[in-house]
Amino acid sequence: MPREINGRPIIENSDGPVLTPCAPGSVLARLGDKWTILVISLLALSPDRPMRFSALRRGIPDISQRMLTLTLRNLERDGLVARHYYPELPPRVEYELTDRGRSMLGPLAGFTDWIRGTWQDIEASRKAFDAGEKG
Amino acid sequence: MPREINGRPIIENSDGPVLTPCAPGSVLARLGDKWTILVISLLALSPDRPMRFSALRRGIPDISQRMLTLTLRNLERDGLVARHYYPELPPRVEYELTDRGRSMLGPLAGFTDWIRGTWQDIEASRKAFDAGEKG
DNA sequence: ACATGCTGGTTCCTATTGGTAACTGTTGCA
DNA sequence: TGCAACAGTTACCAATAGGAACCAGCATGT
Repeated sequence: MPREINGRPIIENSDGPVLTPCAPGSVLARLGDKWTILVISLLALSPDRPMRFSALRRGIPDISQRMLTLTLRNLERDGLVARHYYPELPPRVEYELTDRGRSMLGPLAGFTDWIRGTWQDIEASRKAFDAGEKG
Repeated sequence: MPREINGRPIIENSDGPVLTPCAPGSVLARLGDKWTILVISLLALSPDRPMRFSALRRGIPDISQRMLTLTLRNLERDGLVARHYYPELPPRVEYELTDRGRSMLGPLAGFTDWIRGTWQDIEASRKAFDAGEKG
């Protein structure tokens, strides 16, 4: 029996441990939005050279300009992506993973591998569940 | 250079690979909501015996009845949690992780460990970023 | 001078999510 | 007769996510 979970000490009551909202949920929520994983994946594929805004857009054809901007801002805010502005003519902006961002790739891959291996089963469960709801 | 990412084949264009929304985002979005990780963590702490609805509520004091119900339904829908209904008096409902749910704990822990180790730095980055925005 | 395109960003709108509060019914207890 | 515990459901409200459309600076082509 661990003495803490999600970085918080476990408080026991008559039923067992007591948990409150915690850090992992906050990070998973950020990564779980529609585009963040794709932006990270794309930047991870270009480890040696930074990528321009327009190259990221072309790499994720369905993303809008606004959502790419917001996704990059949020990643920059968390220190996972670095933004480099070059005031040339025309101005150039490049993005790349920070050391922190790169340090995340291994653990994240371990989990996304599980998702990929289980995804077909999860989709089947969802369909079966939704079908049973109607009947 | 991998030939696929997030379970999708990579399509190259002049800039590099092209990605579209994918399964990992869908699962991360589910796990990334406010309560799901807590419910899974709590169920993982009780591996041998199922937990009742009211025990889960006591284990997560801040969650409302409605949000616990919704969270459990979504986990049941994905086949990660099993719901057992006993039509006794009063009715009893018990929840436990399925085999699929338990198979997720290892990979998920690898990632949440990274989050726990990095969380302080991420919070510091967020504060610094938000402070810089205003000035 | 003028159109066009690339750059990053903004405004406005809607759909989804998370939240509180109140209601359903049942049984056991006083 | 009234109340609490059980496991929800329903109604309604606020915040967020995501999308289309638009904006402004600067370049090139003619």
